[in-house]
Amino acid sequence: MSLHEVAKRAGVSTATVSRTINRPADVDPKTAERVWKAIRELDYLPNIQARSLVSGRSRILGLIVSDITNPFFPELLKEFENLSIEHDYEILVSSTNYDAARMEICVRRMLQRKVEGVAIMTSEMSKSFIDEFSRRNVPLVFLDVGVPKDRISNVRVDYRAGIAQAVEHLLSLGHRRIAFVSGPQAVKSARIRRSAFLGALAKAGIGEAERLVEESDHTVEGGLLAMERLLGIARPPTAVLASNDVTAIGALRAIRRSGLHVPQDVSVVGFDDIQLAQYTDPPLTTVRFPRDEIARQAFHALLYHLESAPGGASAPPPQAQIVKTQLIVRESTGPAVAAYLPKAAD
Amino acid sequence: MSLHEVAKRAGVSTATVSRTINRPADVDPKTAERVWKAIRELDYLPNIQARSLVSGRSRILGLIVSDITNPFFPELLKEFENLSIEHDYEILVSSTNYDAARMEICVRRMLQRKVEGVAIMTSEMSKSFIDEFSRRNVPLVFLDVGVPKDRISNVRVDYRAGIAQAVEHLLSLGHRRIAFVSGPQAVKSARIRRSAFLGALAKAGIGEAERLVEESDHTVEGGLLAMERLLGIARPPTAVLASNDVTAIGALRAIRRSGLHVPQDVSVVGFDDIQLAQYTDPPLTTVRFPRDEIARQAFHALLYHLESAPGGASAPPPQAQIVKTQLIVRESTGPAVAAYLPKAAD
DNA sequence: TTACCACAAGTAAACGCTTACTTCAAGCTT
DNA sequence: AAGCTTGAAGTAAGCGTTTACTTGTGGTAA
Repeated sequence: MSLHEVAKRAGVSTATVSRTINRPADVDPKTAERVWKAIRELDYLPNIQARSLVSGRSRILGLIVSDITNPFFPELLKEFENLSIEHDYEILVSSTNYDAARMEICVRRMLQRKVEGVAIMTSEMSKSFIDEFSRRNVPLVFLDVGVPKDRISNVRVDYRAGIAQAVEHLLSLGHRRIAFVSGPQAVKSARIRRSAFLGALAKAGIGEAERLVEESDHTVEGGLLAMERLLGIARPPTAVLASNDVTAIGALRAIRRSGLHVPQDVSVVGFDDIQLAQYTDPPLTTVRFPRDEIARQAFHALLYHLESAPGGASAPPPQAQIVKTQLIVRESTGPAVAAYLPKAAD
Repeated sequence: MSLHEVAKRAGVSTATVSRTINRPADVDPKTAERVWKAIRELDYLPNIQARSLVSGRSRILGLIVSDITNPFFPELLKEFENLSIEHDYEILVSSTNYDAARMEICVRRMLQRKVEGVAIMTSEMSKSFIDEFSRRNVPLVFLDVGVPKDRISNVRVDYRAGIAQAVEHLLSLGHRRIAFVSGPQAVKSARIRRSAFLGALAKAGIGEAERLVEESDHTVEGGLLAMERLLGIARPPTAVLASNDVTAIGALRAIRRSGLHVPQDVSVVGFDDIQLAQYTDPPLTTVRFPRDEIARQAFHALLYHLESAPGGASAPPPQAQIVKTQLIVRESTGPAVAAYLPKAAD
């Protein structure tokens, strides 16, 4: 169970056992053979905690998300886990549930467990907590928020490209009255998406009066409510772009409830391309948010700081490429038949 | 950063600092005050690894799932995390991806990190890995598989009740030709669901010839394929019960593709009640699988072994109640209009 | 043959904590 | 006033590893 027992059984010292495991070249093959035999017989597994204590490296990474239940995150986590296994790290996941007290708990727990780096994939993280990591020299990687500094990197997502594509798609279908259901504006990525939308519309020469924005909160319920508000206004939009898929699902539902049809009466575009976007009714046209790519970049950003630390400038700088989003056209968008415009027969 | 520095700054020994933190009653309030001041000034956090090393308790629990991307698991994880925070444990999550090699990696990683207990919420776990935990006295809790033993408990889900309700629901709608799209029969819970279905049908006096079962694999694609097969047979079913929601979503899709309508032509019932079941088209009638309750019971089953270990019979035995499933009727089920029966006009 | 080297293995300190045991001083008992 | 008890703090061992340093052996060069 411990090095000592293996050592005793193999008739060597603990140092030799340790070496057989960690630096085989330094030990005589005959001896190594005996040691391995003992290891097998006792089925010994090294105690990583003890190892961490002396090496000063926990080989633990943190992953903070806002809510693991949000379908966006599990895929991120999955890829993150794959990479962790590959590089022999362990990972600690925490949901902040958008709650400050809970965030503090997350941070403290990770710090106590001596995480070597943390991927903060949520933007609701107050500065003081971030400082707490920085003060302890824990490398951090963010998703779209904050400026890269000393030990802080940033995976940037190019929302603009995807949103511009989506807007163009709608324009080309004849839509002129396009609404945006935004996420909570306290969230930076939500602000960016909103401004990307506005920018794309402006660029297309759509007047300000036509740029409808309804604020929501990235939940199904919120999307539903926002869409109901949009359907209640004087001249409702013929197309709506949602700040995320979950919101779009809510919008879909509101539209269905009001007796209208997608895409015949109003087109809907989501954002994220969560797994289930393809199983909504109708399958959702959306902007793909490459979660695995994000996980990969976040992981490697951390890895850069961890593996290249002692030697110096061994690895290339963590030149975070911008991750591109991309429009996926499914069936929730169609030509603007202008249900609300005067019809021939009327 | 370490106890020593705090001790030095407070002008006491490390033992006193340790006591101030862990057994305040044993230290003079005046001294304690000085120590706390030093702790604050250095903002010291105890190193849990070191603490674990001496106490022999890691306060880490493992959670093994088959695929975190399966919408069933994040909710489980979420509740599990809440409980872990409350009881001051850390949790290590792993997806096995239904792959034996990966499973072995999961097990080994957890063992090395010295987990004190593991919730195995997937049934694809070969005996040898389980033994590996047992041999090291790690309490285990399973979901529906295996017999409770020494340190092994089992959260039981009463599939039968939910499935019986679902079958009765369909029967009461006039359906007589009801199919079941099963999960992989290598999975015990899938076998149970299948047999519960068969049992319910038999009890209702439906002849064996009418008991259609198509095996699938709990994926959307699998559900789609299975449903296509069912639609291709001589007398297709008028209702189908799927072994899980994801499969049901696939079935829905197959039905839509074939030009038929739900529930007009065929009724569909899922199993699990994943979050998105309510947003399918039409919203899915399904059997609710109480994930948070399962998480709670699993957690407490482990806790029982961990907290009551030294003292003896302090806590009550881990009398795992059976978790009940329950039918949720939405819009994917309707009367059997018998699209395939001879019609008046023909 | 002797001095030197390489290699293999052992010794022991250190990582950051907890805790049994020891020390010390002050307050009681009789 | 001598002996006890009690409370508070210090000392040091030990948890399971790794690793710098030391020791010992045999081989090679001279």
